[in-house]
Amino acid sequence: MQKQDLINLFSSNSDKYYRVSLFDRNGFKRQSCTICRKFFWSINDRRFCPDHENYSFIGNPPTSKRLDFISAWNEIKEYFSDNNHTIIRRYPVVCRWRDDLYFTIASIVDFQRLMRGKVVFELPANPLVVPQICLRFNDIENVGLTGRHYTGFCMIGQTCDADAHGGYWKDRCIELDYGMLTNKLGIKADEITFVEDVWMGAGAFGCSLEYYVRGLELGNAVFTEFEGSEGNYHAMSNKIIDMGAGLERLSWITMGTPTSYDCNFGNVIKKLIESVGVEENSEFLSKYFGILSSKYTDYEFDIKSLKNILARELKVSTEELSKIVSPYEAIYTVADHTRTLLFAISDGSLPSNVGGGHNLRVILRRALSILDRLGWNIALEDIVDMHIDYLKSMYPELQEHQDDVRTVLQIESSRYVGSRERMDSIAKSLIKGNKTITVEDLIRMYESDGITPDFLMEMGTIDSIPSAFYTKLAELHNSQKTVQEFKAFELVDKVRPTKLLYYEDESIREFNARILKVIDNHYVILDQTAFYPRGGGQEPDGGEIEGARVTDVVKHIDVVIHKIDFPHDKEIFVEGRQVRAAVNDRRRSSITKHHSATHILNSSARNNLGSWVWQNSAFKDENYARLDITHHSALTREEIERIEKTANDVVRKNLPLTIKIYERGEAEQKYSFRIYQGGVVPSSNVRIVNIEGWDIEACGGTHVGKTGEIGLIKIVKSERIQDGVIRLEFVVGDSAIRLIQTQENYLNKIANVLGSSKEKVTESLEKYIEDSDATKRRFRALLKKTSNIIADNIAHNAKNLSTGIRLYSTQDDVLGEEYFIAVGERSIEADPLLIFIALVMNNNGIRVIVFVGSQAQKTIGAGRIAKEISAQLGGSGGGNDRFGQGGGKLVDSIDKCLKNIEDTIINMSSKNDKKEK
RNA sequence: GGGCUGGUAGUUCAGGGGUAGUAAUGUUCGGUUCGCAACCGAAAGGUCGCGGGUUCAAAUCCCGCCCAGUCCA
Repeated sequence: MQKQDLINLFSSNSDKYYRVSLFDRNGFKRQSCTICRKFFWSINDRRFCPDHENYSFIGNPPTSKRLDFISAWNEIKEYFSDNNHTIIRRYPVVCRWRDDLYFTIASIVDFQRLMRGKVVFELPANPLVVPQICLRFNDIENVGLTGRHYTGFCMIGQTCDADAHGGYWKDRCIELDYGMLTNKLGIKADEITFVEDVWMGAGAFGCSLEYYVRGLELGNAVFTEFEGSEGNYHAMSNKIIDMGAGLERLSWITMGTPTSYDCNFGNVIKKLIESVGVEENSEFLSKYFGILSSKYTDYEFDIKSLKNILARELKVSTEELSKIVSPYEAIYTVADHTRTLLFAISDGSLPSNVGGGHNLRVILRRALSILDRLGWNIALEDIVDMHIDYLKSMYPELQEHQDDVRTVLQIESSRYVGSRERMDSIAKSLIKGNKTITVEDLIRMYESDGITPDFLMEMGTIDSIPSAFYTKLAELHNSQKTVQEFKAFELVDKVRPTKLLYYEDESIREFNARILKVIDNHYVILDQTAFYPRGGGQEPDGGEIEGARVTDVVKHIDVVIHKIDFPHDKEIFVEGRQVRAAVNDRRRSSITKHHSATHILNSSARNNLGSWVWQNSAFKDENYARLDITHHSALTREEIERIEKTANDVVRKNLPLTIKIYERGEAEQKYSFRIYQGGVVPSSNVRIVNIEGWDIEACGGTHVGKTGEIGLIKIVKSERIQDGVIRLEFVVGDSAIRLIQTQENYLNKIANVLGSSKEKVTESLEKYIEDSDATKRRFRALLKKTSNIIADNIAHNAKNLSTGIRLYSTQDDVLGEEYFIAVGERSIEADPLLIFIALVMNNNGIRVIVFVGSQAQKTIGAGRIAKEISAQLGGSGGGNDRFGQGGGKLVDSIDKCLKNIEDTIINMSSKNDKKEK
């Protein structure tokens, strides 16, 4: 279904869909834009819809009040509160309750829950208003430049379930919004225009009225009332009003500042201007941004070419324009990016190179590089402090996480410096290498080092970006396929839901049940089961059904399927029969301990590391479990020990665990979104597992009654599995004891080998390595000092051959290659007529080392000798005239080879007819 | 989860089957100097990330792992 089709549908019956009572009462007339044909409602006659209107409020606001961000909110809060709306606190900007979104992108997202791909609305109050901070990263380039784009902004969400108690529909909604604009902000009625529009998404749609003042869209009231698709839709049983108004815009319209940034960051902009010493020129800026915003709404131009046009209109050169405007753009951008980072990090997200974290890293590095480029020495965390100072009355929770946000920003900033240095050095070495840079080079640099062609342009390494770069990059990424998971068990759909005994009483191990279905002789479905199926990272139970081993248990929507081992008695596994089943108690109880321990560890990690720690994923098996947590750096030994200690303190305190089912919205309000450690809960009831006084999570798994039952938690390993995620592997209870015993055995063995004791094993090992190093050093020094003498001796003892050259050959199984290479080298210096040959034994066979003196080289080359002798030993070798080496494995041939060596040399030298070379 | 790149002297890096580099910088010693910087000379400093495999021979080639960085989902 196309958006335009919907608009046509609703607009063709505008009396039904758009004509609200306020329009008639206050004399709003329906008109059509002479340019784009859009329908809109206003009191005055207008030729164009607001899309084609200039931002004439800049420098001349149409309101009786001047309201900054905070005071605008206070007015609105009061207004809706007076009109029977519940004011609720903002939801996290990190969207924990939807796994299709990283961030909260609109106020309505707060109340949307996905259930089997379908959106359902759940409102904690009705009607309500929320000052929801929303993050959007889709047009970062425009932020700071256009005067109104943000990566993070506050959407005032006025939300209402029309068909529930306290609900209202279009008439009342528009009346309220109109009242807010006129009474609270002091905007005159004839300044307001309502534009007919539609909204669709997630299988639902409805008409909407956008309201504008002087060309600026202030809000959009969406009336979601249909479900389905074009030609096949029906009215929803609970219609939803979703009015979203940008708080930054409401403030802006009352202030009329050159940009909306000027009036929405408190004194942050002013402080930044002062601290970097930028010249103020608000008259020029007002003009510039006034024209810019009116032109930019067309989206015909990119911002760069638009600037050229603006320079002409303002009668300055492009350079002059840029000189005045760009420091402001920089300040605006940095102010926006730091505020977004503040909210995102406060709410537990971390900059990284994966997923949503990537967006945060991008804006963080963007802010840093802007400050860098302009030579402004301000730390991001200090700007964040300014934001908190301004925002704390409206969002007091920001102060709680102030230190954590500072920590994260400091770490990330220093990471940026490191990354930047590396990029610089790579770019410089490219310039130095003076090599032509191919598209492949560019791709490789981008993919493996994150060096963008833009950066290389900036550095002057390349002149232009070849268009092939983008096409090749696209090809590269398109060729990656997403593998579709195969889903079996279509037949299961018709089976009625399994009664889950493990939720009724976790202690049930033996039970009777009736077989509802047997599939492929392998899969058994019962009317009820105590077998816990794989889910939420918890591995399935084992056990037996009528003697047949249960190897796997899975849950398909609400049916539990047991996989049983072949062979089994086919007579027994027939549909309708009663069977006796038993869950393996040892396995279940061990998995259960691992699961409860996971909750304890998760909180322990958060308490010891910082509020950014969340469970990323988890896995609990019989003999082992792992917990992946979000954290910015690899863990030190000390941190691991602290986490382990705190966790075991909790075990020893023997805290009770209670499990209670809550209605989802109630649980969220009562315990906050921290409960979603294990991810999204796909049902309207959540099972809250509460380790009293320690940890509260939504969880469907099995748990111990008291933490003491876990016995012991031992972290086995921690590793960084990806940027921003640390994996903790651990064992509990008996498994932990077994692990410690095994390790103790290893330690004993090592101590034994070293002839030392467990207590002194590291000391002994260190000493051993030190000794071995010293021996090596001594050997080398000795060799250096004595090789001359040895060489003289060798030269003296060499045998004169009839050909006029002299031969020294030897065999060794003690001194090693290094000795003979050093000595051989010196020997041929001492005697240029010498041929030096050593056959050195090592574990694998014989190594052949040959040196030939400068005079002797005229007759024969070392490489050839090495090759020949090696051949006699069953191997091969080579080298140059002076030095050759090789070897073979025929140890038994050494004596023969050595005996023949003189003949071999004489033979070779007589055959030397300069055939080679 | 799937790629890609890298790991060699305290540091930055070169090399890329055949004796580890007169590399840069730092360290130590000596010379020069009133002293410092600078300069000159010399020396020390290495399990070539770890473990297998191929080979007569692996830092080098192949496989697995670890660490770091980076791109994509």
